[in-house]
Amino acid sequence: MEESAQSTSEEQQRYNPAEIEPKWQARWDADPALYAAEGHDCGKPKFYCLEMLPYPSGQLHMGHVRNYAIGDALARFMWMRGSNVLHPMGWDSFGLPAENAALKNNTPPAEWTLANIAAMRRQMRRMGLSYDWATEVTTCLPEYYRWNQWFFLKMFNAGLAYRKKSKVNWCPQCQTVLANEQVVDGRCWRHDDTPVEQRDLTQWFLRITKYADELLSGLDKMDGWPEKVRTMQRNWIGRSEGALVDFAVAASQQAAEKITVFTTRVDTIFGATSVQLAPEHAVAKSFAAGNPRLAAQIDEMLAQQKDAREAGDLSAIEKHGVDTGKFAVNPFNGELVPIWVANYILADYGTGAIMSVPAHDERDFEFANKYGLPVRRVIVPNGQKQNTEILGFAQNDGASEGTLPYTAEDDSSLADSGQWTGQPCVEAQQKMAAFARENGFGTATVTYRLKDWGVSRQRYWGTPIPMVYCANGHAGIEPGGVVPLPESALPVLLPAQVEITQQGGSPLGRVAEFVNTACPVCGGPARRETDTMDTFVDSSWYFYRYTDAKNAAAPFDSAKANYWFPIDQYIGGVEHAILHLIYSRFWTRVMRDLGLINNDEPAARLFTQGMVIKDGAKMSKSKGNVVSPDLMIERYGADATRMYALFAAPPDRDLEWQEDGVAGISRFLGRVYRLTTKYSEPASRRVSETTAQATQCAAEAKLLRTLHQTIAKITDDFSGRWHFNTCIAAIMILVNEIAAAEPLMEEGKISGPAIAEVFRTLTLLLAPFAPFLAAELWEQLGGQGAVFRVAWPVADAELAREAEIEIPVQVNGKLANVVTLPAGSDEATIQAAAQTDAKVAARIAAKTVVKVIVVPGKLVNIVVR
RNA sequence: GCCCGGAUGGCGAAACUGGCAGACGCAGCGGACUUAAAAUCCGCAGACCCGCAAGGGUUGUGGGAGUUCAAGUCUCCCUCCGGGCACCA
Repeated sequence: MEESAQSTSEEQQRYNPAEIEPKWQARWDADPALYAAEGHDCGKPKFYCLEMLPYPSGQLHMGHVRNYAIGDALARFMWMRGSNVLHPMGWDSFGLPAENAALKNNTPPAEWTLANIAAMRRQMRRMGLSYDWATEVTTCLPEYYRWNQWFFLKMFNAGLAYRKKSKVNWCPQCQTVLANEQVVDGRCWRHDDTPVEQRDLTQWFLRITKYADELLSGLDKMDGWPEKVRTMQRNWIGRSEGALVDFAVAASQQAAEKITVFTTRVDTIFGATSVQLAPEHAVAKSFAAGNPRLAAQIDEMLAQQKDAREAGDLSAIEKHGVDTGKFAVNPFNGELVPIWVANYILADYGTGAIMSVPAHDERDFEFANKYGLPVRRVIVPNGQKQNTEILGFAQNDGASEGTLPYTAEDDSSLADSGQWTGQPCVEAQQKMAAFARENGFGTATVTYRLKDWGVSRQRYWGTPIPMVYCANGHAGIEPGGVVPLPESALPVLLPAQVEITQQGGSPLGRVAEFVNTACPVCGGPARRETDTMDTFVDSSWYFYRYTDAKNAAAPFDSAKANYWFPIDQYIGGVEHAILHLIYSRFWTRVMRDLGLINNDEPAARLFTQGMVIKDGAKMSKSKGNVVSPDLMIERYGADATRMYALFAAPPDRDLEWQEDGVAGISRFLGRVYRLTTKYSEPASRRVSETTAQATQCAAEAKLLRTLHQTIAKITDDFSGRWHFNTCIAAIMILVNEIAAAEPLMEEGKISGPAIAEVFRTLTLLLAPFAPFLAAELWEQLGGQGAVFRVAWPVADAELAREAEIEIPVQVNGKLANVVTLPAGSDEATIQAAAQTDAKVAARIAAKTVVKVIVVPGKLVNIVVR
C-alpha cells in the first residue's frame, strides 16, 4: 500500500507527455480563438506564416513534421513578439492517388480523400500545431474549386486560357497529359519508372509565357528567396536574346519557301556552312514528300528520338543527319549552303531550324567533323589579324590547333565578314539584326525555354473546366465550337457517382448526365469539356483563399488579401522550385492584372528545408526506412518529436533521424519538468533574500547571465539564421546550469525573485519548440493566460555581460595557458598579464620575443625566436 | 559536361566577421542511489605517445599547395558524396 502510494506521488512528479499533451490538445481544440488571426485594425504588425499545404495521403511523414515544426516555432515566436499572425493549413486534395485508391479499394475518391484529411488533421492537432482551423482550405470541395473555374473564365476572357493542338507529354501510368514541369528526365514526376510518351492532342493552355520576362526580372529583387531556387527558375524560363534570319530555299518551285533560323550569334553568320532542320520541321517534310529515301531517314530519326526520350537520356544519342540535297541562300552574303536534317535539332525550341557555324559552336563543330562539312572561322580574339581561311575539312591539329570551336564573344571581333569585319561581336549582333530587319529578311527576337502551361488532364478527380462545345453553333461560334459558361453557372460540380476505370480517355466523358448539356448562349445541345484541371492550379492561389476562406461571393476579399500579402515567410521543400513556385508567381500576376490584389509576388521570404534521412537515404517505403511520426509521438510525445526535428540539424540541411536522439530530447524535457515543478512555488518553499551573501550572489549573477545570454541568442536566431539546433543547445546549457545551481536554491542562497525569473523565462523560451510542456509549466508557475501570448522575454544586456573573460595565450600559435581578466581590460593590461603568467613565462624564457599580438577580448599570441 | 550545396570524434553536430577545434546531444565507460534492475543524478571521454599519478608531448576539421603571428574558416589545384540543369542554337 505504502509503496504504491509513494510511486503514485512520484508518478506525478514525472514528466508524462502522454498525459499532459492530450490534456492541452483538448483545451486548445476547445478554444478556436487561441490561434485565430485578428483583423487589419488590431493595431499589431501582421505576420503571414505559411507552410506548404500537404497532399492528404492519410499519413503525416517526417518531412511534414519537420516542415511544420519550423513553421510552428516561427508562428508562436511571432505571436509572442506581439504580431498579428496568420498561420493556416489546408489540403491539396485533388489528384490521381484518390483515383488509384478508388480502383484498389472500391471507395469513391471523395470519401477516401475526406477520410484522409480527417486523419491528418487529427495528427496535426496531436502534434500541437498552431493552425487557425477556421481558415482551413480543402481544394477538392466546390466552395474552393468553383473559384478555379471562375479564374479560368477570367483568363479565357483575357486571352490567357486557350486551346491548341500540340505535342504533349502523356504518362501511360496516369493515363493523362503532363505539363513540361511535371516531366523529369523523360519520366513522369510521380512514376520515375514510366517513360513519358508524346501525343498530339488538343489541350487547354494557360499563357504563362506572357509573363516570362516579368517572372524572370522579378527574381532579381527577391532577395528573401534562396539563390538556388532563383537560379533554377531563371534556367527554367531560359530567356535568350537572338535573331531570326530567313534563308530562302534555292531553286524552290514555291518561290516563297524559306527557312527561318533562330540564332543567338548572328555575328557568326558568315561562318555558316549549312542549315540544319529538326526532323519535324515543315520544310523537311515538304522535301521528304518528293524523296522517299529522305522520308524514311526522317522517320528513323523520329523513332530513335522517341526511344531515347523514353530511355530518359536524350543527349546519349549520337548526332547524325542527312543531306537533303537542297540548298539555302545566306541572305548576308548570298552564298548557297546545303540543307540538312539533323536529329539534334529541337523542333520545339526557337524555329526548329538553325544555321550551322562549326567554327564557333561545339555541336556544329562535332557535326561538321563527322560529315566533313567545311569549317570557316569568322570570329577572332581582339587584336588578331582578321583574315582567315576556309579550312575545308575540320582539323584538330596544325593551323587550327586547339582553337576551334572558338565560342567567346567578349573581347572578340568579326573576320572575313564583309562590311562587318573588324567589329566587336556584341556590337555586330545588334547591327546585323537591324540590317536584316531593314532588308526584310530577319529581326532581333527573344525566345524562352518556358512554354505555356498545359492544364488539361484526362482524369476524374480534379476541377472540371467550365467550358462547353456547342453542337450546332450559333452566331460567331462554328458547330462544335468552344463556349465559356457564364459565372452564374458556376460551380460546375464534379458528378459524385463515377466509375473509375483504367481505360483511356477522361472518365467524365463516360458520364452522360455530365457531358450532355445546353449551350448557355443558344440553348441548343452542347457537350461539356470532360478534361479536368491540373492540380497545380489548386495550389497556385490557395494561400489567398486562407485570408478569406469562407467567402461565397468571391475567391477572397481584396482588402483582406492586401492586408496579409505578401506572405512574410513561406516554408517548404525545394522540390517545388519550378512547379508550384513558378505557377503561383504567374497566378499572382494574373490576379494583380485582374485588379484583385496589389502585390507582384506571393511570398517575401521563402525557406526550403532539408530532407529527412534515415540510414543515409531519403525515407521511402521501397527502402523500408520510414519512421512513423505516430510511433515517435506515442513513445516520446509530440514535444520531443518536434523538438528533435529542430535539434538534430540546422533546418536548411538534411537531417538524419536517430530515435535515440528523440529519447535524449525526451529526457531533457523531463529534466526541465522536474526542475520547474519543484521550484514552481519558490515563495512558499524557502528563500529570504537577506541570506544571500557575496559569493552566492555571484552564483545568482552567473545564472542570470546565462539566462539573458540565452534570451539574446534565441531572439537573434529567430530573426536571422534560424539555427534552432543551437537555440535548443543553448536552452540545454541553461538547464544544465540551473541543475548545477540546485543545491544553492535548496539552501535558499539564490533569491526567490531570481528563481522565479529563471523558470518563468525558461518556460517562455521553450514555448516555440515544446508548446505542450510550456503550457503545462506556465500553468504550474501560476502564469495567466496562454503562454503563447505572453510577451517574449527581452535580454538585459547588463545582466548578460560577462564580468571576467578568459583569454588564451599562445606562444608561436600554440596554446600555452589561459589567463582570466576583467572584461574590457585594455591591451597593455592583457599583455602584461599574459607575459607574467608562470606557464607562459616558462615557455618564452631563453627565447627572444619578436612580436606580441593582442586581440582584446580574444587572445594573445607571443611570437618568439 | 555545367551550376549549386556538402565532407569536422564511434554517431547527429558546434565554432556567425580568420583567434582555445569538437559546444549541445546520442551511443560508450566509470561512479552514486537500489537487495537488484529501470529511472534519476555525478564524473570521464578526438587520436596516438610518455607517466603510478598530477601532468606533459605529438597529431588532428576529405587530399595537396599557398597567404597569415594565427586557417575548419581566405586563395589555388584535386578527390568523394548529395541536389539541380543538360543537344535550348
